[in-house]
Amino acid sequence: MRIGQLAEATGTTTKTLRFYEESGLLPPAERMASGYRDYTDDAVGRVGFIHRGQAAGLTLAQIGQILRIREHGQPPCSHVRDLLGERLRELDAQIAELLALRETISQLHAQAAEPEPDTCSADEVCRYI
Amino acid sequence: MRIGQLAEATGTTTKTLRFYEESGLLPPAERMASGYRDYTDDAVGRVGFIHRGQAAGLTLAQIGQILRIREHGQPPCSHVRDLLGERLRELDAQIAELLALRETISQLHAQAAEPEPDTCSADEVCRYI
DNA sequence: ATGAACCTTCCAGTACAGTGGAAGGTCAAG
DNA sequence: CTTGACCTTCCACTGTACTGGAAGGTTCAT
Repeated sequence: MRIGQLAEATGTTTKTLRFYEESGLLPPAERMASGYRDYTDDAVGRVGFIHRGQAAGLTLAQIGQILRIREHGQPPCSHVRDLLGERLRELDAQIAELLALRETISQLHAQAAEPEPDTCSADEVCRYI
Repeated sequence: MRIGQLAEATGTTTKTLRFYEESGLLPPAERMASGYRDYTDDAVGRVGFIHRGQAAGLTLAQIGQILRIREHGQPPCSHVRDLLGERLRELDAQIAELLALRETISQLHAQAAEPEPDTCSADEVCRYI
């Protein structure tokens, strides 16, 4: 399977696949006589795993960690568990932060909804911020 | 006031202040005979405004827009109102996305909390993702 | 034999908000 | 007079996940 076919099968681009190889997420592909990359079918699963990892909010670096553990023959389960737990805590913090920010901005926005003030003092940039 | 003093007064670094100047967020400072930047007191307020804008989740580019409108003598109020409204919509979308992601990851994590499976099929990377 | 579609490598750039460091100039204290 | 703290410019780099393009090689159909 050539790189364009793998790209189509996984819904990505050839650029991205080469980038994944360079980043160590995909093992260097075998080459045909022509020099073209020659992928086996399980590359599809591997790319699918990368996409599912991304959908779970993991970074490519974290996905690469899991993949490398797997390559060393160990089941990465407990590592995955840890990563997911960590990601969950990050998400909670991030959501809390955004909710607080939403509150702040919502108030600023409500104030700014008042009619244009005829006095906007020159020594401040904008009274709403 | 030299750049180091302004940096201290505003809780930032000289590097960042020069970067703001280069980005058009701060007007080019007057220079002393030595070539050192010489800031007036209102620079403190201006940097404060930049920081408040950032705290409101605006990008430096957006803050720069407001600042430039202000410089043209117009009150930026209605523009600020629009920006805040836009930011509010973005935030709502972002929060909704993160909550959905949290749901997904929470489920994956719960599955991964089960004891290490003794069969982890070799043709998949990790059953949890 | 020629054109299209595919592949190769390499270099560079995107957005964002800075940060790091080198090489050199200025100023006040000791 | 020298030391140290401060300032100047300029260039390059950080992290993230790609994306764009140039210059050239391969394969297949016409």
